[in-house]
Amino acid sequence: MRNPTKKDNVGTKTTPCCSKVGLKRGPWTPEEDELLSNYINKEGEGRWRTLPKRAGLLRCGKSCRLRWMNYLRPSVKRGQIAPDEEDLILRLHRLLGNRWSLIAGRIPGRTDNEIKNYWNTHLSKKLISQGIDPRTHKPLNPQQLSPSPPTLKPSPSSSSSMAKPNNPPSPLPVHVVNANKQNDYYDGSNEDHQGMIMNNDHYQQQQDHEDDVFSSFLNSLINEDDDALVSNLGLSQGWESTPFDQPK
DNA sequence: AATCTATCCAACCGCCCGACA
DNA sequence: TTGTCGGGCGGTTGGATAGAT
Repeated sequence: MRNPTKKDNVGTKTTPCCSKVGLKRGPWTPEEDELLSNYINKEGEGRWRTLPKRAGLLRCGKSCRLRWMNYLRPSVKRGQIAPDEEDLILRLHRLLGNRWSLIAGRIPGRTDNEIKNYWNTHLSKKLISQGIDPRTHKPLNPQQLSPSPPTLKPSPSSSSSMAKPNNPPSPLPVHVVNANKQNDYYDGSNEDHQGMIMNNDHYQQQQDHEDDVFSSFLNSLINEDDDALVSNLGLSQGWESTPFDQPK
């Protein structure tokens, strides 16, 4: 879990949305789904906190947003995770750690919640059974040589250190590294980056540049071993735009 | 058939962050 | 500078279901 911060000690602010008084919880009914879908199709997404009232729902805004994002949104893909998708999740997780929304942003039609669940119920166990630490993607037993499991198939990018489970991840753009401070994927092994101090004047330029670099990097990661993956995942169109490029 | 156990995943929770007044 | 709001994130929970005994 996240380390406590000073702000955490101030106390939890309770917003109207979070108030549980008189609000329904638990599984959504088809009627509620229809109300929410109809409203969003008509009025669009946003202003989640006041949306339930406007849509005639006795739900909190967060619940509505979650239901829409993870289930009702037309672009959400249902059904089993394909082997190609699984392979992509593994590779992205090796790079990004538990940044589920970033990973989901790279897998069209899949939500962060779905990927997170799939990871926790399938992939982490799979890696453990292969003797790989699901958090670090390194062998659980350092003495043990990684038997190059099928899901971590060495790709042409094996030329990069990233594809070698025994090696630390390749340096990532600084802001990505910093973003990972919140979880412990980079558990102190990136002290060089964490200790980096950047001149403010240069920071924005550098960050813009790094967004491009990182985006290209992820794209190359995904495109590296077979075009089929790209086409199977339907990534050929609009694939160049990244979670960083798109307004949230 | 009944009970127990394991697994899955939708939903919730608490928190953080950026924008804005 | 400070407080509030809206949106989003990752971690966790708990009900439903499947499989085992």
